[in-house]
Amino acid sequence: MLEKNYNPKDFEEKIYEKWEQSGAFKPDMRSSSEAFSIVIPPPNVKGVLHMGHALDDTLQDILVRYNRMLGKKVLWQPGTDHAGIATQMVVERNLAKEGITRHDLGREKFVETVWKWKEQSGGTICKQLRRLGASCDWSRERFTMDEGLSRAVRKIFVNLYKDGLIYKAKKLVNWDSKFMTAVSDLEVVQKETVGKMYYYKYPIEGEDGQYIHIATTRPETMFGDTAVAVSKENEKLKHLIGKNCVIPIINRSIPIIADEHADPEKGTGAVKITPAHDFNDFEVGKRHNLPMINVLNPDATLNENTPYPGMTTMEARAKTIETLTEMGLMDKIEDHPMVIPYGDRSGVVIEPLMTDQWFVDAPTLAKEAIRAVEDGEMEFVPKSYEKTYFEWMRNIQPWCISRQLWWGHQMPIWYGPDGHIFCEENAEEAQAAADTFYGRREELTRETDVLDTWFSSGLWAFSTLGWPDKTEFLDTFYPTSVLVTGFDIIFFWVARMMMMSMYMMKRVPFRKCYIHGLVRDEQGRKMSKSKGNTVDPMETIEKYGADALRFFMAAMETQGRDVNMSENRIAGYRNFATKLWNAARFGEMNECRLVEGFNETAVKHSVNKWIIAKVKQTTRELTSNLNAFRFSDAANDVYQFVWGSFCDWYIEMIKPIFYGDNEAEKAETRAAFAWVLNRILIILHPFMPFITTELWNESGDKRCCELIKAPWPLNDTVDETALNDIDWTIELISSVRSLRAEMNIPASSKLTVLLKGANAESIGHLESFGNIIRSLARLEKIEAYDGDITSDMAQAVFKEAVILLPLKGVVDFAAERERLNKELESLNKNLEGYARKLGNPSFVERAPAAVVEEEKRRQAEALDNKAKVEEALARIANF
RNA sequence: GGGUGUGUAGCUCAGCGGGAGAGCACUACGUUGACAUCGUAGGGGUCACAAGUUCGAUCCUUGUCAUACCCACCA
Repeated sequence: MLEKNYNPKDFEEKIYEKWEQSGAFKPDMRSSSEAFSIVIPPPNVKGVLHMGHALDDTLQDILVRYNRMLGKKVLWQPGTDHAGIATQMVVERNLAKEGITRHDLGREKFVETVWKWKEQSGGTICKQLRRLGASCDWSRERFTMDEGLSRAVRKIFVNLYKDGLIYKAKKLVNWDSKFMTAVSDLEVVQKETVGKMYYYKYPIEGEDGQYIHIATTRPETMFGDTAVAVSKENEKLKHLIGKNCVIPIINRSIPIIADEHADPEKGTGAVKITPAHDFNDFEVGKRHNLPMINVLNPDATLNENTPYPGMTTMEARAKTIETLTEMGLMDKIEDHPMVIPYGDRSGVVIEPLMTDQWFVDAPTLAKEAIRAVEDGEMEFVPKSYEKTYFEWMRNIQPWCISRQLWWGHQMPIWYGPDGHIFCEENAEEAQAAADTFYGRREELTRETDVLDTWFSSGLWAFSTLGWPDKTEFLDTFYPTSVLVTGFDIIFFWVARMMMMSMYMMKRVPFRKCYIHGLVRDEQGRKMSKSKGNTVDPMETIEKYGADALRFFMAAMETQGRDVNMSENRIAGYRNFATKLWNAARFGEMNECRLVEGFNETAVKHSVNKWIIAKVKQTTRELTSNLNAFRFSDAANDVYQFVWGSFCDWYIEMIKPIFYGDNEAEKAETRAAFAWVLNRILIILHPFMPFITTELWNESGDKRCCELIKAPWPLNDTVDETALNDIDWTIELISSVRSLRAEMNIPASSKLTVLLKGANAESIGHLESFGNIIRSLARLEKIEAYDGDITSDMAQAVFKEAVILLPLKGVVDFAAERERLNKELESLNKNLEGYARKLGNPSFVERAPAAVVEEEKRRQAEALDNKAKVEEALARIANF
């Protein structure tokens, strides 16, 4: 027996445990059916589930469960990411509470601490995914730093290196002075700020009283200047080209050079060149072979090359300005809106810094990654994201992959005493290579840098399946079927996976890439901890159940649009689950049980025929929507059917059968009800796996895991006639109800209704469905009528006929008149439209015949109705 | 500066070259034995604006305005 109330907390967790224990999420490797696979975008191992995951993983779970029911061999590969900087940051912060830095511990101890900490608290998010209902094969859970994946990282690194696609270079890189590491371009966020523009002047060498005026936002970098550039086109300043000027304070002489980088329109037209601290200046420096002088320490304080070693940039800036002012060299200081780069994790200003770093030759790898999308080997859904992808891939820069961190994959690079590089998969092989190279045993030292987190994530699609080993899973499930992820990591992850996979596997990592938006708050603002507008999915699940949250995500997911959180709406979907729960209870109370051998195509009663046709129609639409990743349409298909058709109409319509005494009809209806409910459980299961399973178990002592692989109904044929019959009845009932309400007739009073002018078909319907109509429209009697329309009858036009409602006693003629006039008004408005259209010769000539016919039919119908309404008005004119 | 979205009911949003939709909110009424986490009925929109294409535009094109995001750069 089902509980009186739907209470998801009673069963959701229990059901999940059973699923997992039974191995229901594991693919059946013996089966010969088609494979379907998804790799989960690995959440940070330290992370907790947020609404973004809830959306992403719900969509994946829907696809996974749906495909499992289609009979495919399905793998949803789970796992977590070591998230280099983010994790190291958290652990360092914890250590800081005890007053310890990572340097106190040393590298080895620190990494050990992170591992320990990962073991302790790393499982949270996976538990939460289970709570959401994610049907991952947890027996295959992977971690980007586990042994197998680390081996994959080393192997592909060595391959890339030996192919010349990974190289070391001294370049200007984005330097994060908090973590003291290089970061990639993508990890830098630009923020608008109002800063200052400082105008001052450098004396021209050998020409007393002559100056060159420059403007800069960063005066403290002047100690690293190695030139001042002026445009050749600059009429006012070009005479200075070739002369030297002197950097004040340090009195170093630098050349004034000609370079197009100096825009005569900007600043003073002369620009100081600091190649070691500015990306543009770096390029200028290369063009002119200028020296590069680094003026910063790794922690972004000034170094020995400046007069202010140890000062922060801000302190040094103030000091520099003060000194320049004292020297009489300052021109002016202006407010200046500017964009400043910050580290997206650290939040500190990113300094361009000259350092030795390792790079992946992304421009080369991008070629195949671009081609694969151009050739349709991988498709974006929605397709428009292709553009974003191409745009970025075609302008891609070398990818800086080295990080001066401790938590991550240490690069498989060893240096000989002379600095020679040996890149091998492990120390032994490196040593062997060195032995051969030097002809004697030399001590090697390993590169201390680790790899960018996204390097190992880039391998995720094949490393998790066992690569570099040749495994059955790799054979079966690679390339994966679809990747589901947010647009925010197209560059970080999707692009890198494409490059790495095309390079190593020569095949795409996934055939499709479904991109969804962000989950925002109710007002459409981005959720963030600092704004305090985050909603914890676990709390939502606690309150409304996982099924309600999942259904919400599916129903709100329309392609190319963000999802706005709405607690109201989630409550609404909880109500939907309640509705279904109660419908199932109704079935239970009326002894509706699945009947073995029940042939749904052989039912006799129109209402049963109708609901069966309806559920088949719904299934067909739902299937096509799921195949096209139209999640909201798919969700609405089931929602509309369950609430709008099954509960609102079918259940109400079969009540007279259940409370009547036709046993044959009763038996058929019980079986049909059970069959349809069963069908609902199947098609709703991908969206609401918990309640469907709970009801499935109740409705026939099924085993818990059977529903997971219940065959998805395909190839249904829909009985259109059955649809039409009951649709007629529904319309009639609605019209009567409407008429009653408009005439202010109390619901409790049972009336007689007459149908005048009904054709044979309608009269047939009246006979067949009289019971249902009386029951649902609260009537004593409804019958065809041939007599006159008298003044005490309220009337409403219904198709070819008129519904007559004889009102005994006081008739509210004012209300009646008002209602009829309203109807007349609307008819006249429509008629005007039809007349205008049909009166237009080019419409009749050029519009498709079917459209014209339809227009004529509507016109005729409206005219007919108008006549009826006018008659009615005339009849009551004198009352 | 380059690019991509979005402007439809009070709110959040579907839809789409031929009769304006859903959920929530709102109003009225609550009759039956699944459900008040409910039922029935109802009100409410120049589909941002302008021009164009078309027999016909909420839908296609162009422009304008508003708004959101992405990329690049700003001495």
